[in-house]
Amino acid sequence: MPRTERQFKDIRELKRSQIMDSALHLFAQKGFDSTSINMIAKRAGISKGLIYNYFESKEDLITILIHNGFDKFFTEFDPNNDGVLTDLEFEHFIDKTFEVLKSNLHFWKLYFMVMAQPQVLKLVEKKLMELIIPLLTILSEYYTSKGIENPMAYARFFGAMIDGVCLNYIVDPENFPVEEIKQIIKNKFI
Amino acid sequence: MPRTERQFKDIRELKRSQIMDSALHLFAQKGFDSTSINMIAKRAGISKGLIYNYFESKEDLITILIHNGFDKFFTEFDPNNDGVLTDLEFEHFIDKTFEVLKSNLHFWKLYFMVMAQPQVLKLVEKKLMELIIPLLTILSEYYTSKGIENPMAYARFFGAMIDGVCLNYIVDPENFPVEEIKQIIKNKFI
Amino acid sequence: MPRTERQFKDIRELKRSQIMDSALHLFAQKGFDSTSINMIAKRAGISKGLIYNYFESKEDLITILIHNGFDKFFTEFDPNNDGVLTDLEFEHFIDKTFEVLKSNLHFWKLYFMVMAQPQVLKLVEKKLMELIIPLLTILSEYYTSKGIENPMAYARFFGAMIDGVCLNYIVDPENFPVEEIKQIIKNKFI
Amino acid sequence: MPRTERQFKDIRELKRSQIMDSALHLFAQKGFDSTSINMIAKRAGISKGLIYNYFESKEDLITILIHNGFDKFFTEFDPNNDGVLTDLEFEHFIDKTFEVLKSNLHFWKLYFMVMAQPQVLKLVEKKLMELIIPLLTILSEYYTSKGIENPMAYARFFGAMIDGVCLNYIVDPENFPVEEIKQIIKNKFI
DNA sequence: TATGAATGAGCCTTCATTCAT
DNA sequence: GATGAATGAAGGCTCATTCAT
Repeated sequence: MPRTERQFKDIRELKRSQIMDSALHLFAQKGFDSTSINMIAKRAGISKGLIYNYFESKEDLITILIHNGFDKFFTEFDPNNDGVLTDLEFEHFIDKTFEVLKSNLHFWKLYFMVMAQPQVLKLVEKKLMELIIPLLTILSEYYTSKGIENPMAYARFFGAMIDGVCLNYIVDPENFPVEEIKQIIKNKFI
Repeated sequence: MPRTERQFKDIRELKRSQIMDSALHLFAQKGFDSTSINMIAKRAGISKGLIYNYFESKEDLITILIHNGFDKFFTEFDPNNDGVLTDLEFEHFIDKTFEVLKSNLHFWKLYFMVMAQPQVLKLVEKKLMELIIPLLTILSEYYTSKGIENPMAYARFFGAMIDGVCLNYIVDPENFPVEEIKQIIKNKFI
Repeated sequence: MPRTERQFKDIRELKRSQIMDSALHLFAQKGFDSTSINMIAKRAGISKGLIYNYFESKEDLITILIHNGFDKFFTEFDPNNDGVLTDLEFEHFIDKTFEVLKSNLHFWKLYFMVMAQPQVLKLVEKKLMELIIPLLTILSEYYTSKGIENPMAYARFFGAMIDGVCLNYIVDPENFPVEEIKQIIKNKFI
Repeated sequence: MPRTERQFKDIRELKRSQIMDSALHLFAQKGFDSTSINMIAKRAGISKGLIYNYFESKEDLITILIHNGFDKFFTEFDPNNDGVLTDLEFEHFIDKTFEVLKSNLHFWKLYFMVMAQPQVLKLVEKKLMELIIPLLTILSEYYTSKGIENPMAYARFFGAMIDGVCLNYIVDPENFPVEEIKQIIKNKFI
């Protein structure tokens, strides 16, 4: 009996996600250029050629990987965007950030790889902006509501700081005192 | 008659620094793997082969570049390390950091490339640790003197935050409100 | 639909042996260093890159070529190794040696190239010893059975003499009186 | 006071022989292609460029090296070539051969490298023939005088055998029983 | 859909040789 | 005579991508 269309779709999606898992892992571990298509295929348990059945190119693959990660990340923060962050929502936002950081180490490695590699950054710059700007806007509004004079600078500063903490955590997750730092942030920024 | 020793030395120093300039620029602009030895040579106005007269390998070249940058950077912060940072010294430290950041954009791009590329990070990890640990120690002592409970976490947080600010500045120097953020940092952390 | 496993195996075996033929020919004709991978590929009618699909490196290629030749050669001399060479077996051994020499000129050129090139010798020294020692042992036993006083020296001498004859034949196969010399050897050594 | 012409000549000859020593040593140890002009210069304690003041090219250098060795070798065997080798002279010839072999290991390594490397052999083939033919002639005459039927085959065989013994000695001088073998040769061939 | 053989551009590196000084 | 900086061709090797099956 031939497979149903549904089954085909399931297989395709399974393969696709196997490839993406493999690629995410390897890119994060070894970097973009040092990871070959062959390695990704091997780790995914498929053949080299098949990857091109699911992705157009290596660049396409990393681009989709990053877009994907962004979407997952920002979806989590979909506050009922009625108006302005409350303090409670803000605290929740911070908690969530650290949660996501710890459970998606690979993706965050990729993210910083991207920020630091002009060649790769170009591929996702646009998307990154699309996502970050609303976030900065929300933060900025939060600070406005707190009566702060230069709310956008505050927002960008907050974002940068989070970046820095994530980066340091990623480079040395064993020793970076991430819990204490979360507390410090809460005390200082809420 | 051969050139005098002095002449040889001058030539070597000039060429070496031309190569390093060229390499720093290109690595920062395009990343490590995407910069070829050939491009470095062309930009330095010399032949490919000559680079190997001055550096053992491409890895050697970037390693030296980074060590160099580290040394330059940390030399600037040689406070009369008699004991503990005063508030004034701390403020000066922050000013200096931003000053150095703005005038060595290329190096700092390189620095974050390094942090984010496992393959390159390995080359300079040891040196990086050697330099960062004393810095963290000084910061930690500063926070101890302020009566803060968890000074090392504070120190690491401060370091991470600076990293994040630098990273954001580097990615988009035109629009990042670096001056305002410096003020925010001073207000919040001194 | 991918090729069957059988088809892949056939392709691989064919190509592999094409490459080895080409390499053997060229190494024997021009020497190891003077033969480029590109030349081997061209002569085999394939692309440079493909060679690395079959051999890890140029050194790997020559190593396998030599091991291969050794194995073929020594397999031919698998006398029913019950005990000691009879005179008849010894004569047969000599005949065989010359037969093999004449029909595998390329391999023997390679063999002497190896003996004379430290850099290549290192690659196959171990294997060479493994094969030669049993041969010398058999010869030594033969001479012992003949009541000769210093049988191992005799064995090594015999081996060396054969080497010399082969070497001279290889350098100038047209003019070297190999048949007459075979007779001389039989008269003198059996 | 400027150097006299004689002094200049002495310096030139000294340098030249330093270069040749260095080259002989390295070629014998590492092979022709694996020895760079730079290594030769370093070992000779001079600069790379100076070598080209004494030799036209790397090929020229090895050619001269080999011609030189040949000349030295064959000069030693200058028997008062009045007519035919006596048995005593033949024994002396054998002794001399082994003596020369043991005291000029480097040269003999070079010699076999040459025999085995077509690319290098071409450079010295002509000279080699010029020297070997008279030697073979003398040997041939010796065997003629002994009433042997096929004296030239005998002569070539003897030459080949000596080659083989030398080759084996060179590859493993520690363990090759060269003295015993000399005796075997004397017993068998005089 | 799936395979892996095949290509070829491009990379890092070496090195004989030249040449200004 | 002497130096070593400089060149550039050539080599080994990798790898994204294509394609016949």
